[in-house]
Amino acid sequence: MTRQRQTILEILRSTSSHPTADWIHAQARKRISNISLGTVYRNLKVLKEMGEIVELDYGSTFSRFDGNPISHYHFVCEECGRVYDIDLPVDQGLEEKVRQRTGFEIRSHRTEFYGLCLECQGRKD
Amino acid sequence: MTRQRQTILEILRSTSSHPTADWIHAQARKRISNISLGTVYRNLKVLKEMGEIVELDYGSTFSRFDGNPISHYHFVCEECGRVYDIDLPVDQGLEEKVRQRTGFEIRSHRTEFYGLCLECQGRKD
DNA sequence: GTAATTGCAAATAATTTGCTGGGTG
DNA sequence: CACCCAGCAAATTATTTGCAATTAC
Repeated sequence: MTRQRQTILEILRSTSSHPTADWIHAQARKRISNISLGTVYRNLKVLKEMGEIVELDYGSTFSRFDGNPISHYHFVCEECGRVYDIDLPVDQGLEEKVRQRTGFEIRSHRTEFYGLCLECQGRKD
Repeated sequence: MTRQRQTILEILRSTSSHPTADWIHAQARKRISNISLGTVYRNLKVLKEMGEIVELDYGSTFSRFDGNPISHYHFVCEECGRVYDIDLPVDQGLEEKVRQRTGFEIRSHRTEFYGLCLECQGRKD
């Protein structure tokens, strides 16, 4: 656990904004001025494999990262691209239903909602 | 509606394998030998905007495309990368719950399951 | 006839990787 | 001291785009 890895994890733990690798890199530079983007990507991959963070790889051309590894729903605004957490209990029974129906071994599932967030509704595009 | 667009749509309608742009391009070449990959991408984008097809942009570094635009669940095998359709009714009530909870305008939602498909379980990796 | 669309090749954008030197336990 | 990991820059991969010629209606 290097200083770089620790810093990246702290940044992700302290925000609920589901940031991009670039944004994380910019924040990390405030603390370690010469940290490289490659290092950010490498550590995001390691932290993901450790189960400490989750990669959100949908809804745009780039990934966002979530410092909360506990399963929860997400909402993606189709206007501004922001990702919000949805505070509703996740239906865990679904996985068992899919297992019974398919015989597949289900390790996880996730649900994303798409639409317009409050701010973007206000802008009436 | 050009011959190229028609061909791409037919290819997608006639398979349930959720192919990649590359695979679609290879198939299309069998019918239109000089069709370009750029044309495939351009038409996939148009067909998606028309609501004829759906882009599955998660679970790997590249997109897959689904010729069935009716909302249904997907399963992504973490071993072989294949995407399967899941024959279970989609919970449409969820969108209303999220709308009530957040005030967001919900246009759609989707759910993906991750794990091991039957073939990959058999291989006991 | 006119606007949309094609093929081709070059450009882009995000992410990954090779290398070499430095830090960690 | 053995190995993992950092920084840097170049490479890779999927996708997008500019342009001149062609096709659709």
